[in-house]
Amino acid sequence: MTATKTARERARAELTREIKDEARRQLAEVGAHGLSLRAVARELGMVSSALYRYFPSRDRLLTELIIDAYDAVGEAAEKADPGKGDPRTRWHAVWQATRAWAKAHPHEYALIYGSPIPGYRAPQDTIVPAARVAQAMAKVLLEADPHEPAVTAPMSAELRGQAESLARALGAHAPAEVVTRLIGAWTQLFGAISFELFGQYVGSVDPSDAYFEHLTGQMADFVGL
Amino acid sequence: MTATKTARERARAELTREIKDEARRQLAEVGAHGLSLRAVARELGMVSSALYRYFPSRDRLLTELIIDAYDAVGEAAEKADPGKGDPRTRWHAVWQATRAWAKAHPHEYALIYGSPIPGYRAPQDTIVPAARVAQAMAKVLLEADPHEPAVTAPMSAELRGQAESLARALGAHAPAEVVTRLIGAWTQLFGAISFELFGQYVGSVDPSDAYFEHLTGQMADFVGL
DNA sequence: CAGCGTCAAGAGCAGTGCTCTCCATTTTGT
DNA sequence: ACAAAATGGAGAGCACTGCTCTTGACGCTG
Repeated sequence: MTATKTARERARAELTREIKDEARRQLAEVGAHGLSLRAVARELGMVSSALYRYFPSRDRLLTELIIDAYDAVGEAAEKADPGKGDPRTRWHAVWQATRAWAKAHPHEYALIYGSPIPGYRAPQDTIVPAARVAQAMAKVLLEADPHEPAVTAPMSAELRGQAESLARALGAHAPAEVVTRLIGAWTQLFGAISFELFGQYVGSVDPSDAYFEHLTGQMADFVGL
Repeated sequence: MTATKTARERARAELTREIKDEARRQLAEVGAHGLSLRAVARELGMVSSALYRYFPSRDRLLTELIIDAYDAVGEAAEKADPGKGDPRTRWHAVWQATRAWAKAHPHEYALIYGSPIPGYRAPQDTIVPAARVAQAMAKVLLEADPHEPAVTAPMSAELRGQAESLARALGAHAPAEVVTRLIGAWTQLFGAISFELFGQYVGSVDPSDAYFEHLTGQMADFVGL
């Protein structure tokens, strides 16, 4: 009830945090595939079974780490946006920050944008934090009232409906053409980061800094910035 | 020596194929994470240790499956291209075929375009078959002599060099601007498929057929088709 | 202070990848 | 044609995993 919890609750909260921290540390070393509950417990000086008082399963621990990772990359993107000034500069900042976070936390990135690890679950808890980067991009774009793209292909009624309901969800009424292009840019951002981190650019654009830079500008054009 | 191998060699080749087939079958059911050598051996009526006469490790088996998957999706893309006719129609066919293969073999797709599973290896054997889809796209584009994009951002010397050497590798001399846009389209294709298969589009563009259709056309514009 | 809920610990189960030894069979060289 | 060499299957076994269940101790609360 009150702000000061019982000793037990505080201990529990702290241990939960320590477990996640240690798991994150091991994740960075051995990847999601090699994350072992027993090893985490061992490192914390406890027995593996005790860990199940805090996380009912290994998958659940991973899910928590997934949510945290979405929030971390989302926060990185949001903080990078100065919030005012030249829209293209802001766009650039968001893209660079997202890529920088991914390169600094490759295993956490793989956890959220790689293949879904457990039994194909995309837990409901993840869809809100997962949208933060996209929302940061949308904020930059919509505050700059983009010009309509020169060439606009016809759009099916179904897609137009999806785009409009998505615009409503973002709390801004933007033309469907702009929304779909934003989705394209969002896809492109993570597609390029994934390709870079997962080794698909090896042999073509490697290192990828110059290309990513170029791509950032191209996609700013694409969305009408 | 001769075309007819010894009985042992034929048996070995056949068993190797059977092992891969069974592994692929299990892959489709339980995913890469759950693929078990013992289960494969069990299903084939042999003992797990015998399997190691054919594949030195689980990772090596997975690598073979990865190469096969690259070839399969590459072949799907190549076969979809009629080889002549309207370039945008050809472009469309390649994109649709690639997506269709991915949706039909989600676990195999995750194997090659998801997070690298083992210890971060991108085995050298994979980079040639990995390029087949990109090459199919390049073929369509370069045979249609695309018009230079209207707006061309300046390009760093490093990127221009990468693009030109890549054009050489493709056996065609295309302007660097076209090559970088092709890389963008290639990235976008697999970025969108990954987002769809890995659940990132849930809540925004889901189902994704209409959007993918739209995107295909947008990216055809993007590369100058 | 008694009783209830919480939690660490340990043993144990079923499963994994992988190695090693042993043996039968097949291939090969003389 | 026969012995030597290679191959490949079977089985036992190691070290590890996620997870469950029971036991006993501790802290919180009525």
